[in-house]
Amino acid sequence: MALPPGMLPEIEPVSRESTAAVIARQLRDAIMTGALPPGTQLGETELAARFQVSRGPLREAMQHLVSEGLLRSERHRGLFVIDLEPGDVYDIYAARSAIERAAMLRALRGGDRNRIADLLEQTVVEMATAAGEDDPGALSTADLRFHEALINASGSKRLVRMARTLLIETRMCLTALQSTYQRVEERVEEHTKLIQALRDGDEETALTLLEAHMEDAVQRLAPGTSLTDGHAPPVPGNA
Amino acid sequence: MALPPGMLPEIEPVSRESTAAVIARQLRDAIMTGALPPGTQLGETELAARFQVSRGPLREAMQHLVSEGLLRSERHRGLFVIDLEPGDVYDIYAARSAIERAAMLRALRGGDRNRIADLLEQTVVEMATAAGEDDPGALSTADLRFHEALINASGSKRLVRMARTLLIETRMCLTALQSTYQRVEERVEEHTKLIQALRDGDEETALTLLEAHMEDAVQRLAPGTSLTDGHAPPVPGNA
DNA sequence: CCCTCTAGGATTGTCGACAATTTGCGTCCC
DNA sequence: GGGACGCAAATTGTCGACAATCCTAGAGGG
Repeated sequence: MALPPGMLPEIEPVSRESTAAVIARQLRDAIMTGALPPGTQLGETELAARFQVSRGPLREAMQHLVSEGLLRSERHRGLFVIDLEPGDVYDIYAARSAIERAAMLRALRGGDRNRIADLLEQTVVEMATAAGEDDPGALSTADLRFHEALINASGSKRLVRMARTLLIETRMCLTALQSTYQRVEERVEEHTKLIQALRDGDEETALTLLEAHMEDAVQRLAPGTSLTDGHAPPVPGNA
Repeated sequence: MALPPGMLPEIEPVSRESTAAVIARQLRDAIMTGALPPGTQLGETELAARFQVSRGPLREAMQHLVSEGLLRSERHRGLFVIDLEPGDVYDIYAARSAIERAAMLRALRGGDRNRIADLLEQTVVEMATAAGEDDPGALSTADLRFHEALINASGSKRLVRMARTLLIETRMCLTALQSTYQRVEERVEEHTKLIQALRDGDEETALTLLEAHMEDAVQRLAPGTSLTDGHAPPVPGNA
């Protein structure tokens, strides 16, 4: 109460994050960046030793990742990093298309278009920087941050929550198929045009560009399939 | 191998479901139907005693529900059933609109429209039956099953996964605000028209009807807000 | 009378050990 | 030599107890 505002800016409790959350985040990053390749088995005992914690918190972290869809659990067998098949690539981008379309619509109609556009432009700068340094990992990260920012800008708790896993899976795709990149200028250009359409409030163009952006990615990552036509993905495996 | 096919139709392992999953499902149902009203605190010790299990599996179930967004966890305080504010109603239906639009598109373009329409019609029959018996709970359940079936028909793992929580939250809304129901005939009619548009392959009509369906629900559950215009939800609380 | 500090109770967070189940390999029989 | 059986190792699933943390109620002082 007596503390003058402005001083001691950030003195959150020493451990504001639960142990399981910390572990989950670390594993998420490791999976996302490819440090833990798809199909890897994660032994509880081994990981518990590595993280210097008991199996309790570690189990919670694992279960969290399972429910997020990053790990697949086989009863009494173990936990494995999911491996993405071509059908999953299709599925991921179809779902992302749905989510980001909605987010874009809310950004377009929700006001503050310019503020949102500024935020997005920041991530494009990051992309350009990463491109200049020829750092594919940072480029992908910045790319994802663009889309994350777009979805955050929608202001929808649930869109944000649903997109989190999708973006991680997208990162896995990009990591796994780094070779199939398009020209970096083109990649930056697409996002820039998207921002411009948003700034102009041009719904038609923005949505079309977004759809094309997704379609392009699918074509690049899983050639032969398409989001727009109704052809079933090559590897069904769906429920 | 020597077993003649057709006999012993379903002899899956005695316990094919993990303990935590069973508990999670029971709690989910309880929350969905309103047996556990929003805001209720769930004590681990108490629940562990009720379910006759240790706190370990129970904790896992709880954490699962937390990550699904049905429970909110306050560190060192306890777990509480989320309470839905008007802003959440808006958010839920905005997200559902995005998901179901995508599902409808895939159902429209993915072929087998008639088979899908037949499946959906089945749930409408359930709705009519529940309406005839004047059972609001069963009516809501059938309503949700319609939308669940639509999303399942999309064949997208991720759309299904993302929709699960949304449908549960929808059920919570319907349970909490049973008084604001529209005429049951109208409610059945809306779904029937949706099926017809799907059967005809009329994308324009199907998507428009779906959007209107969502808009109607929002108007009924959270008067004064709208999905289509960009007005911020009355209670932000978003990240 | 109100504010502050302290002690108590209760709840979650964490840990180590035991039990159940599955998989792989070695052995035995055909 | 091939196949089935059984044992053993490793892994997950479960449990009870201890430690850390937080709210609440009460006493004490201003």
